[in-house]
Amino acid sequence: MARLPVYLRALHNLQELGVATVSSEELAAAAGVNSAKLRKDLSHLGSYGTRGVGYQVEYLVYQISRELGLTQDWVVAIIGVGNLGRALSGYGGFASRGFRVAALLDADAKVVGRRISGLTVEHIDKLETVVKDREVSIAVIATPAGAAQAVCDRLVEAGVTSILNFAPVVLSVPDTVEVRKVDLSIELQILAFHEQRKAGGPMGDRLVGDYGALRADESPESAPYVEAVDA
Amino acid sequence: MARLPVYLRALHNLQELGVATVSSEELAAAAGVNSAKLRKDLSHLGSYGTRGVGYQVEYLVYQISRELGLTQDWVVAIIGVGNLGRALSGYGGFASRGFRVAALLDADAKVVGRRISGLTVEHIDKLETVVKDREVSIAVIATPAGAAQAVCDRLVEAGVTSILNFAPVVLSVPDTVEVRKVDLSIELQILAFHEQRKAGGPMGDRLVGDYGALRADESPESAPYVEAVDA
DNA sequence: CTGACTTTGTGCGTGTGTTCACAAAGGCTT
DNA sequence: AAGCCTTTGTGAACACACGCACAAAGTCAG
Repeated sequence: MARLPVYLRALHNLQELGVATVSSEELAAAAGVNSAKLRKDLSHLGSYGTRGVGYQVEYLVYQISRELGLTQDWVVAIIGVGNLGRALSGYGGFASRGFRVAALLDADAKVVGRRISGLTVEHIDKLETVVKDREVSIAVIATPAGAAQAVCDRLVEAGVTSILNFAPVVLSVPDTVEVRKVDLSIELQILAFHEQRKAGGPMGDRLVGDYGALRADESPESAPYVEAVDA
Repeated sequence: MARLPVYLRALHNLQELGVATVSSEELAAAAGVNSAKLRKDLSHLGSYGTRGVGYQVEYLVYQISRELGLTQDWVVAIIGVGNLGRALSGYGGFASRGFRVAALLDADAKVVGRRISGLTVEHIDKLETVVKDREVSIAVIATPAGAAQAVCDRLVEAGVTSILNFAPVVLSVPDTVEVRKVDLSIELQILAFHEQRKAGGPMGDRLVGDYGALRADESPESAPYVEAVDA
């Protein structure tokens, strides 16, 4: 379940506030979900609350952490040290949750050798060696779109089975490999969609800008598609 | 529909390759979805293909762009100029799709006044002025978690109705406001979950680490929850 | 002009996720 | 010890998204 991490975060917050016990209603509110859904998720996971009281915060934190595999450390490699890669390498939310960034790789000779967030950037040629020697299990792809699939293939070949992809391409992988995708411009486009809806749908009239002529083969000058994750 | 941007990207790629016509089968493969789903999405959107031939790429690009509101420009403000905010401000994928970053705001006096990606960082105090004067419609929150809700409230108050939130908190907003959330550590946690599954479930035995003692009120030392989007 | 072939658009069965609502279960007060 | 009150866990209705499979529609060759 993709909601477990959200519950966990809410529980951690409660823990900091010194709360020992929480009802499904309260926790659901903090996590922004329906309370019945939360209870079902939690029961589905095997944890038990106490009727009439609620859930013990410590206990739940432990259970969810274990379910998510956060009781062990995961070794992460970041491929592509552009703006995004650098931001990720310095992101505090990783280390604090059991994710250890063990390598930064890049193809650009100008950044190889630089130290970033306590790590030295290594050349992409060493990908296979690094993955195997340091037992990398999760890789983060933060390369330009053009390089992503090739990098992905090498990662898979080297034995990586979980990939977090920031490049704006659909990666193809064997189905033994799990890929999650984060696409910043897609998020904005979805927002733009809703924003436009509020302003009265796609210009109200479906025929605005009558596109009939185009179907008869007069191509409009379309802005070329610029592919770039980061500089 | 959240898949439209993906289709659009695939179509742009085809356009660059000089492809004029595409079948639902091909486009679906490029977008990584089922062809029936793609056809249903497209029909639901009102666009028409030609039976026996497929879809005209130019036409579809135009239709989807219009549906998503990409035929107009959207003004974006980025709040919080840490590592992540800087990476976002330099992200090429925004400008190329009609998103214009018009302001960078931060509370830290040390970064206010610096020029980043062609923009001067302004103080968060000017939030209301900036939003109104430059007609910001979409805001990106890249602040530390602690500041996010306060910033969000001010944005909503100033009239912003679409927010992209990178801070690891559940923002509460009136339901006239659309919020999308991108949480990097949650993505990794989901990967870790699947990774662990492959390795044989949560340590196989549900009783490993027997937590019974804890229910009798002996708190284990739990790692404090560190909140930090970026440095 | 006719017929064979290709591809769209969609009706329908299926499965999954969400929510309501309530009985069972435990604590707390008197 | 008994009953009231709170809260969990879950059965059942609902909604929705998915994908198959096919008829309708259009192209193209002869």
